[in-house]
Amino acid sequence: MAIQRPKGTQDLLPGAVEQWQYLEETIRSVCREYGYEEIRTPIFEATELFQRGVGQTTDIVQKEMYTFLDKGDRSMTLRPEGTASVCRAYVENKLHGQPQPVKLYYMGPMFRYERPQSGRFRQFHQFGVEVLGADQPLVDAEVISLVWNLYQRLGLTKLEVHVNSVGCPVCRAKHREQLQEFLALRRNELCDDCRDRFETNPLRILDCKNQSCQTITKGAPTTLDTLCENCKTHFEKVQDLLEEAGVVYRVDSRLVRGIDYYTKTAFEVMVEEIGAQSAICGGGRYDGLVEEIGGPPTPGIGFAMGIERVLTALQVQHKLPEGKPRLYAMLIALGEKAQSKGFSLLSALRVQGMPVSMDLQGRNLKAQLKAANRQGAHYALILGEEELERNVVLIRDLTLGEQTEVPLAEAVETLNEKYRRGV
RNA sequence: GUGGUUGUGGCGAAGUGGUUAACGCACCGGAUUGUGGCUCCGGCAUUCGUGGGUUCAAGUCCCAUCAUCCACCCCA
Repeated sequence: MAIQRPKGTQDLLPGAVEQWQYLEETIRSVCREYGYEEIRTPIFEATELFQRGVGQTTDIVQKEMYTFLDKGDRSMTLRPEGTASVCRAYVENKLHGQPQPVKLYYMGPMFRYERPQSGRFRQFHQFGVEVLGADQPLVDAEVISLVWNLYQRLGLTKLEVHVNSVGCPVCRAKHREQLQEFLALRRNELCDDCRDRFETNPLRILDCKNQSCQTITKGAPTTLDTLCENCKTHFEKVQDLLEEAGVVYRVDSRLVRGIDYYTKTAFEVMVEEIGAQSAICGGGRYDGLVEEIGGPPTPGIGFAMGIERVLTALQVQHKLPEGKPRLYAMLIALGEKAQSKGFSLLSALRVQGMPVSMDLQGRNLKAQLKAANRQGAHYALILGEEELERNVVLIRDLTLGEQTEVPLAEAVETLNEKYRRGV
């Protein structure tokens, strides 16, 4: 049996790649406009980075990492997300010595050992942004507005931006306590999953999809109820600024993020229509993370966006540009001599920046014309024995079905002139 | 990790126990010697994910296995 690609991975064939490039280019230009610079970190890191950064108790660390021992017996892990690496790089390269804040973005593959489903892969791709070294609400708002504007630029509609504050470690502990207290009496009525969550992550019970759990949690204290003064004013300011920026959002006090490092602002963007995994972007503030992985106390905020999910959203909303690159001209050479002569004509045209091609299999005239037509070539340049003898080439306009004869020596100039005029 | 779905040529898709496995698209070739897009003609699965089993007979039934897709969980 032939070898197949690993479960949960994809081959991106021509046709799909153009769509990726379009998305990537749009992302890059928005980042440029916001003053963010790209960072590229290794695709694998010391396992400990993620254990400490993402959090020992998270599903990601407990059951989803691609971890292996290298030949020197070091435990390595294929990165499951990007934030920990960026923070590590910030510390390791002493970026705290540069003017703060440092505004970075990254794009690339991430790896998580999960059961694939729609919108979920084992190798998937994220675009993410991280701002290190500033704790002002203005930063939170800028980051969210970047996401918003990117989606506007792409033409996405029916977006839901959810914003919440999970507070600092102090308010969070307080909330957890109050929530457990609230739920304690009706603990046995919760669904199986939620009974587990009661201990591990009671916050998650708040956004359980189970109908009965939802009624039980009605009136439960939310993270917003227990915010300290500082966190509260921070969150209010963020909201004011989002209004300023024209971001359409909704406060969702039940929004919970699944990674340990989040503090204060948390947000998520969802689109229906792309299946159960509807979050196309998730992020928030993580003021304790840099210190957690051994750096100086440094506030940070960022988000990650699933490229595959954004692409399917664009697909279902028909917002992807049409676009296979078209050939300008196809050289049709008949016979070996014509092939060599034509080959040199081709390179002369390519130097001018024209997308041109030729048959590489020595097929007959008819087959070559057919191929030229299929590839959407505007012109066919016919060069056979007869033309060769007379030192000319036929320029056939495939849309009009007309052809003219020009001296070989003038072919480049003639075509270049047409190409510049866009005909 | 749990539950369900599907698995026939490059793609889409008939076929629900009985001789040589429809059809469409794509692809390749041809319709007077060197002119495409339309049309016509021809070619293109010794084989039905894989391995077993039942049967006189299996793509069609049974078991196993692999893969796929979807959902839960979790996340982007």
